[in-house]
Amino acid sequence: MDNIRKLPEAEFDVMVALWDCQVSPVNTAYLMENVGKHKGWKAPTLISFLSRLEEKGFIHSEKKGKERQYYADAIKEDYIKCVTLDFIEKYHCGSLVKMIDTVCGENNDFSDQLDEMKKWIQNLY
Amino acid sequence: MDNIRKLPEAEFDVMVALWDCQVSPVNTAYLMENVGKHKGWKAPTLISFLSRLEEKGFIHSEKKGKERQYYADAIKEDYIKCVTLDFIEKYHCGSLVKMIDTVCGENNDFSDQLDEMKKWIQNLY
DNA sequence: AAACAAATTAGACAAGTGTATAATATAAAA
DNA sequence: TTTTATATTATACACTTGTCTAATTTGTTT
Repeated sequence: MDNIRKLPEAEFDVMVALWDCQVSPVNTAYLMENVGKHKGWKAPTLISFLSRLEEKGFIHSEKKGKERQYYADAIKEDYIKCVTLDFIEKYHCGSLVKMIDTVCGENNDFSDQLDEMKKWIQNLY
Repeated sequence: MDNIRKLPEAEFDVMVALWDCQVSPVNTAYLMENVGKHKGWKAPTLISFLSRLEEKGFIHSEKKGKERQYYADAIKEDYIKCVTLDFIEKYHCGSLVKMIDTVCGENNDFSDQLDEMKKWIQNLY
């Protein structure tokens, strides 16, 4: 349940695009529109990432006419959770508080999120 | 202040060893003892990582007799902070609460850290 | 059925990362 | 001062990741 392989940057970006569109399946054109272009990729570059994702078992695809349609198999929440657990383990000895403390120092971009956190915590009991 | 290059796994492990020993400088033998062995590296492997760290400006070294001595230049806290900020941005849209929420679900390894967090927050006001 | 156009596949390549072998320095011992 | 150990350097190599060009497939028009 946590032996998910950590994806390289570009493949992760493709997954995000697949996860965040509410449609399924989607074709290459759609993905070019939603990530490829912003990243400045040529179509074969995108397709190359998609193939690798398929090899790794994160997605599967079907040929439909001259196009190919892609389906996300991995679940976003699961993946993000795994990656986050690993991160906390690796960089903060498994301690959430250590991690939060690290980014919430003085004059920090996160001071304004403290209130929100307080509420979140109180909402738990 | 946040353009620190993210280190590959192995180089990071070496940095941790350098950071966590309270002595400076240290030699290869010491580092073999403290990381190399656990990782199953041969000495040249370790030295290879050290060279790369030096190229990247994370450390510097001096030849002393037939040995070489290594000094950490990068600061652990700075590095960890940068990496953590990047992480929260990339995987949690920059939201600490999203991040916490992700790992603090039901039956989770972090439920026992919630009390600690509560205290931590209250300590801030 | 031939030609065209759009999409995909095959293959390639450079840079980065993990890892090691063989060669070379150099201090210490004989 | 030769020899012996030991540490370091120089290389090298396989895999991964980011990217692409050229070739091929396939649906659509003539």
